[in-house]
Amino acid sequence: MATAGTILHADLDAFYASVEQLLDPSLRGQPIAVGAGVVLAASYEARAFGIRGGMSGRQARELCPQLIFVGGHFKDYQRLGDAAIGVLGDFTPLVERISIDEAFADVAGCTHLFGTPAEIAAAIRRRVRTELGLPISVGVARTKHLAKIASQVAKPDGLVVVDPARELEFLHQLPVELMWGVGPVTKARLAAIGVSTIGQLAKLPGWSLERLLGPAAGQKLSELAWNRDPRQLKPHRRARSAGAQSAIGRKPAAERVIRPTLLHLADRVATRLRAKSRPGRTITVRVRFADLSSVTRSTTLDVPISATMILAELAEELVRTILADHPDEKIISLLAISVSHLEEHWDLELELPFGLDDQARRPGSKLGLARWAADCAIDKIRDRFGWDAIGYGSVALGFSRSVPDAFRKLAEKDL
DNA sequence: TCTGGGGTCCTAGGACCC
DNA sequence: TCTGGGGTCCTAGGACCC
Repeated sequence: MATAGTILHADLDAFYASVEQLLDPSLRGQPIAVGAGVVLAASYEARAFGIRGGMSGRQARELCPQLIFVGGHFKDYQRLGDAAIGVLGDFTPLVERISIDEAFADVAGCTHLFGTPAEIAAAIRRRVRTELGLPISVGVARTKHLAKIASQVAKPDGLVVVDPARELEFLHQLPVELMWGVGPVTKARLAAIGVSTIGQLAKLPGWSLERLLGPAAGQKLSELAWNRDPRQLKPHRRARSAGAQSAIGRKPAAERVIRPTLLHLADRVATRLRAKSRPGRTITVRVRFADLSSVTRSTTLDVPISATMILAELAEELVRTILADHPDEKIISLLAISVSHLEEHWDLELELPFGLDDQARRPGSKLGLARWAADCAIDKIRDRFGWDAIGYGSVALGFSRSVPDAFRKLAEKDL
């Protein structure tokens, strides 16, 4: 008998929608969508009508007129997501959390305590159901990729254990889009050469896959199709970038729109960087125009930064270069800031000299010292009284934000 | 009927160095 | 002076994931 797989992939089903149905029993069995202008999550009853995440509210209503939109209980999402992943942690410390509602676990070291991987998976599902009231699907296999696919196959509210002796049999019958890394574009490219299942993909010669998808993607997909997945669990992965964006509808590409929006975005990003002492060297901005096409500009500094005003000013310069390069674009629909090349550990006071250099470079700007002191003061006030107690006019933005800040926080990775 | 927000990784070209 | 090759970093864009 082959060695049993010990990798679990656990994934809460239709997570936000399930939480809403848990909190309000009258919503159970109903097609519901979390969100308003856009569908952030849809219950399985809603999915039966073809409703998917990311869909506009109007489009969703057309597909399902009786669809119920519900507001977000963000605190409960965070609490219940943490609690569910915490159940995995009761079995093994080897847990890699992927998002608020999804994680891998390796139970190789705890089977003598809790039974076979399949028994552990069943116990996890039972506990999440009885203690939290939520459905969770689990896949069990020898590799991360196969465990992840197994949990997708198990949905909704199921358990799939892949027998190591029948891995390829299981894998090769499935459609290519279940593979990690195959999205709409790759699926279409494969379909164009008559490939729709993982088995068909596996039989392609390596060179043809690499020619179709590029060397890295081609090789990776080939490995995954033969279930040669070398990835290990990484319990504590550090983030490589941090960013924020805001869809602003259709607004003129004018300073009165751009400046306050960038200041708000810079405030969100820089505060997170300072909280974890992880300033970054590369600043990237993105501008999306009226037709939804977008352009990015980035700059890499010699010294990492995390000061709100410095980030905001650098971002504004980059946005100005974009607009100068696209003089015909008068309307913008989204602005984004991202900071990468993050330092591992950094004494934030070392940032001070950069502020002063910056001052010398641009005479009109405020003194670096004053900015640093202002950031410190704001961070402290927020620590005591909460985010909205003070800030760079985030509440004074002249237009409503499409998504509440509380929801954004759910998607943020730990820095 | 134009689609929210936070991320990761890859590619291709160019600059620069040895 | 011309030519070649390898390595690293940066930039812009794109595909994909949750």
